Amino acid sequence: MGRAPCCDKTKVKRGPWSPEEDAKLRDYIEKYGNGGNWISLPLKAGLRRCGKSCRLRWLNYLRPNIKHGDFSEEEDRIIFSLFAAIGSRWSIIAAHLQGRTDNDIKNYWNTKLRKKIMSSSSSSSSSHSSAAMATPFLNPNSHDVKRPITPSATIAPFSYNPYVENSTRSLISNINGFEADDQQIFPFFNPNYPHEFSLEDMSSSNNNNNISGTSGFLLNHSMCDHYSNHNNFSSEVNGKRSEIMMEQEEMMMIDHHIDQMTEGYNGDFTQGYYNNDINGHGDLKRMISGTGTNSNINMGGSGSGSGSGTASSSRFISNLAENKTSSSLLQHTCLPYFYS
DNA sequence: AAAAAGAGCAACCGCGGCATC
DNA sequence: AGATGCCGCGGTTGCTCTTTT
Repeated sequence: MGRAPCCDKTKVKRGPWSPEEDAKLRDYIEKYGNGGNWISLPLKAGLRRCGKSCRLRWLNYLRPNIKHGDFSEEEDRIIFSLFAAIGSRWSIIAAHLQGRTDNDIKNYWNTKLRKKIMSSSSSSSSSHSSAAMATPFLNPNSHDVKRPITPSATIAPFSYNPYVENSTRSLISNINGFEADDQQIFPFFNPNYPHEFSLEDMSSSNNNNNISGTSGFLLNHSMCDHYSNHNNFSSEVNGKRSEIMMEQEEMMMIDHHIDQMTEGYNGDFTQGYYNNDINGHGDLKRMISGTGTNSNINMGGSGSGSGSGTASSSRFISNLAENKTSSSLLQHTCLPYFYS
């Protein structure tokens, strides 16, 4: 047999909550919590409400530290980037914004942010502003979706990476009709680019978003920067330089993956190889970054504007990735996550 | 000034996943 | 193992306030 019915909907009050009801609910939960059962709570709290209604009221309005009011530019960017990466998973998006509820974000997106982006995109269709870059996710007919096509002579099949081969298109296509060629999505995995990330020491320089190095591969993790600037990743091997422009959707997928991949890791990988792990508090995310900041993901090589990272960090990352090279870490560990 | 339209947002609805019986 | 109920989530509704005509 199952449990008792939730409530008799004909006997509960519906509609807006009164201050008195709010006070009752708040007082009860602050004293006793919800007891792990919202259904039985209203009776105990002396409320003629459905348990679901109580839960909603508490979570969306009465809960401590709820933030109401205007969203900041930074919050806009976070919402937008996560929406583009994972869609309307409002609860997940809310988890990235302290004090905001899923309902709040959902309403904000539906009433303001979407319009804001749409209106901006129509006035700057060719720029890389955040608004313009939003277009592909909002307008399936957009012609801005695809990156400039890489010269075909340099493109090799992704036969070494079944995930890219089989799943990229379907994944991307799920984002509001976005269509793209596999080879246009992750060109930085193209073996014909000089990006066979070695584990050698290297010198590097870092100018804001334009990150360059030799043999290394570093993704700037600051979405804020991604939106306001071109994402220009370059690598130099044997004096030959290749620059790759990363589209926003690529960055967001990687960004999202890193968050997912590192969730719950609590320092098992602290080996003292990394600035931020020296004290034994590193997590996988920081370990991957190997830079002492969370804003950079160092997937190989070394050197960044953060001034840390060493060749050994690359080796260690590689060891963690089951002895794959650092580029393989991204290929075989990050990508499958998205394509599963 | 009043009516209509639009915007904002709290609350409700219904579904899927999971837990319980 | 199957039935039932709870929880959490995303989508939708409808009320209220604001803006436009």
